Amino acid sequence: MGKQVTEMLKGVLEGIVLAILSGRAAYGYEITAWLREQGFSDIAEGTVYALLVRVEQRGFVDVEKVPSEKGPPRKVYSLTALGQQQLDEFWKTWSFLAHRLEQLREGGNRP
Amino acid sequence: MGKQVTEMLKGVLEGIVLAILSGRAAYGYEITAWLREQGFSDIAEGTVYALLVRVEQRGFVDVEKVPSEKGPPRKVYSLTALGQQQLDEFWKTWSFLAHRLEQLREGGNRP
DNA sequence: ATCGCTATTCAGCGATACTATGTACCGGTA
DNA sequence: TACCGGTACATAGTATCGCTGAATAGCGAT
Repeated sequence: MGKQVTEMLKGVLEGIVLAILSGRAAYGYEITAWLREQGFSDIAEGTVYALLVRVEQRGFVDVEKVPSEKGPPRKVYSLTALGQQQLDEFWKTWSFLAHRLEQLREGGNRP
Repeated sequence: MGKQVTEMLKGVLEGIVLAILSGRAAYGYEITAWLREQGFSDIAEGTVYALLVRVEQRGFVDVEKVPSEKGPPRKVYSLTALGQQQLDEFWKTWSFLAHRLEQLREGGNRP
């Protein structure tokens, strides 16, 4: 996918995952697979799991262990109220950035 | 400004600076001041200077020392052809990301 | 029993931005 | 003269985040 996306994902991937979880609960493997389908072609598995650990520690998600038919038990994550709040913050920050970038692209008010 | 923006700027700030320089040449202090006016309220000076060194080393910008009326000489940066190419790549990557995020925000096709 | 798919975990690395300074040049004022 | 504030650049150390690469483990099918 290229290093450029990798760097740009920093701070954004967390928001993406929270947004996914605001739709419905999901587990790591599932999230990774979906992201790949969406064009984030080579997001490393380890990345998503590490991210989920981080957001869990911050209280943005709850975890429930659910036995799987095929393989080890899944850790199903769901968004907490705090997580929803964080997601709202994320969208605000994203909007700010996206708006600035859009202006810049259109050549508007450069120095 | 908050840590969230800080993380989101990773990989984006370089593109922003290149975009600024595609408008016209500029020097570090000036760029920092302009960014702050634009709402990136607490971008550290050191950050911009370090970034400019990086993009110079990669050949994205040329430098010219220009004496200043008030203070030490300015290092005026201008975009090279390679830098323009990098900027184009940046916009492509940004568009991809922005599009995905927009879909996600609208609740479209979640897993 | 071995392969392949599912599913999670972890140590070490690289890139980027921030913090917190330090250096240096200039004009104005006491 | 001596000092201060604004201009301008530089850098060492820190933190965060995502990637690499590998390990662990359960299950069904060949």
